[in-house]
Amino acid sequence: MSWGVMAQNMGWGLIEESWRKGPWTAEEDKLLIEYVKLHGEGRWNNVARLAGLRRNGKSCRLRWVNYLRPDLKRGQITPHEETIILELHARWGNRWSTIARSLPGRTDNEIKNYWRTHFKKKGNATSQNQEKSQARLLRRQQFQQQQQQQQQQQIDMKMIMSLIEESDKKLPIFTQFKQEIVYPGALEEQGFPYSISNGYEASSEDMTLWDGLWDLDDFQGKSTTRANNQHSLASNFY
DNA sequence: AACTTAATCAACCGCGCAGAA
DNA sequence: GTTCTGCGCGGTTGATTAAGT
Repeated sequence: MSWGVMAQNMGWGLIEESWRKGPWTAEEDKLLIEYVKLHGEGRWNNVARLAGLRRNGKSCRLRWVNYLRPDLKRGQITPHEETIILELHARWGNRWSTIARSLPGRTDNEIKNYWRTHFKKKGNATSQNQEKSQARLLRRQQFQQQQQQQQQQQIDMKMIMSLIEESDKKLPIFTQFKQEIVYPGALEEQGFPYSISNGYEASSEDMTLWDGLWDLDDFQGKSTTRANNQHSLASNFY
């Protein structure tokens, strides 16, 4: 491979030694700033020779444009800037340098990175959120079903216990209850509140509570919250 | 506390364009 | 018209940090 070809492969400018790569040091930054102060922006291939940097022109320009320029605005993208980015991207697509011109102090690289990490993800997030909410609904239904079963069992057990207690005094009812186990409907005929054992239906208040709760976490290993609320729900019922 | 995963951002790379020789 | 050089742009990579398990 010739030196010319090699130089092309390595970036701009002729190669003197091997170009340095990777993160810039404070010393290199200082040299580059000094160079720009003296010679202005441009002629980046001269930087290595004139500033004593072992960086190619391309790398120097990038460092200056994206990091060292004094007019750069530091800090997070503001909501206003975010709106502009969204609008301009909708209009121009991935023309980051064009978008950057409308945002003083922001670089194309910065905007590009911001968009990729925020908006590109948000595009997918719509379907992801749908999947999440579906899964959440399913989990809630399953949980409520389980709750209903448990509570029904508890109610039935209470009923059985009270009936057994009653049976000592009112033997005929207990006998009839025993019949109910074999012949459903017998108790209902006696005006017994059978419907209560058909299952617990959560009140709208409970539903609100659960909605909030299920939005709070995604039911991922937060058993403490679940256990506490399970307890409070049970308390509400009794 | 250790490990894994996700998010962020600086820097690199390849390509293409414009102007000069 | 062709080649070379300087430069800018957009895509991608890799290191670091934060958050979660």
